[in-house]
Amino acid sequence: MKDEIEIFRGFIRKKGLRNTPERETIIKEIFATSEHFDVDELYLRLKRKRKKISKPSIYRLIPLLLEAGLIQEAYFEDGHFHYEHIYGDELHCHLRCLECGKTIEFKEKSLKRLEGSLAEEYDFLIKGHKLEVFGYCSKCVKK
Amino acid sequence: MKDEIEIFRGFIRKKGLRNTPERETIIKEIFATSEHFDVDELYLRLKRKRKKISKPSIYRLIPLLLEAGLIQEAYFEDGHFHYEHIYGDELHCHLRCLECGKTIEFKEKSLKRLEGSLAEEYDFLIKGHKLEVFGYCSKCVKK
DNA sequence: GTATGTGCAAATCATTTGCATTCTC
DNA sequence: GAGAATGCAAATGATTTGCACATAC
Repeated sequence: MKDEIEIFRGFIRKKGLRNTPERETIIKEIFATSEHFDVDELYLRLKRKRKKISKPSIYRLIPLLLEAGLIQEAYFEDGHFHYEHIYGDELHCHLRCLECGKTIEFKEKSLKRLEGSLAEEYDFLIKGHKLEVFGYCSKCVKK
Repeated sequence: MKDEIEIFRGFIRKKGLRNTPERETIIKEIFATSEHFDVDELYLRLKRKRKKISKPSIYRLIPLLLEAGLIQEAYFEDGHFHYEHIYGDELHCHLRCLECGKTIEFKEKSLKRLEGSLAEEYDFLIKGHKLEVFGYCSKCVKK
């Protein structure tokens, strides 16, 4: 948990921006669980803990966390994004049920190789990837 | 172009819904180019051609086209989804520049195999996948 | 000290919905 | 003829913005 804060501090310094207790509070809360989160839910979690953080502050922080590589968009559902934090290099891929929303995370190491060949073929500096596989889980197929 | 309409008619019939000239007009316009599209842009394209189609009709059609497997969400940008149509089984993957938005499509056949192994491992009926790789194109790296 | 960040309330914008009317099957 | 689909206008809900105040560097 220390790590993410340190990474963020370094990121902020490099960008010439300023860190604030609000931002650190939000980041700590994001990394307090390993769950996915969305803005509203994160806001409520903070509220429950009597932290006085406004939603705009969360919305303003998210692009920074994305850019710093600390979180990524996991999927879009119910009209808004759901995010997840990234542990080092380990990007998750998601398998989701279109019916019940059940989500399974898996790793796919072959995508690293794919990134390498895309970088070369198209002359891109690759920063990451997002793979979503969707279908119906066994329970929902039975219905 | 005939094909997509035929597929849609079959889909509608199977679901016990009704087809309408409005729906066919929208579908024809979607498939009139090979470009990505978003709702607003599609609406304007139709308007330019003096087709009297309302936005809600487009919004109401999209879930059906997704379910029928005729289009898929390509990426989310500027606050809304961008869609693309699918030719048969050929799902595209996207390589996008985070700076200028330049998008390159590519195919990755290994994902079919991955779908198979996920289906088995997690007992899912797989309907598709979406892979987005992002980074910076050479032009934007130079800046 | 200055420019950045915060919280609030108001604005924005994509999407959805209620409803009367029209149309498909 | 019954149930769906359409268009319109209004509602919704996530996100953004303007602004006055607070605060990090």
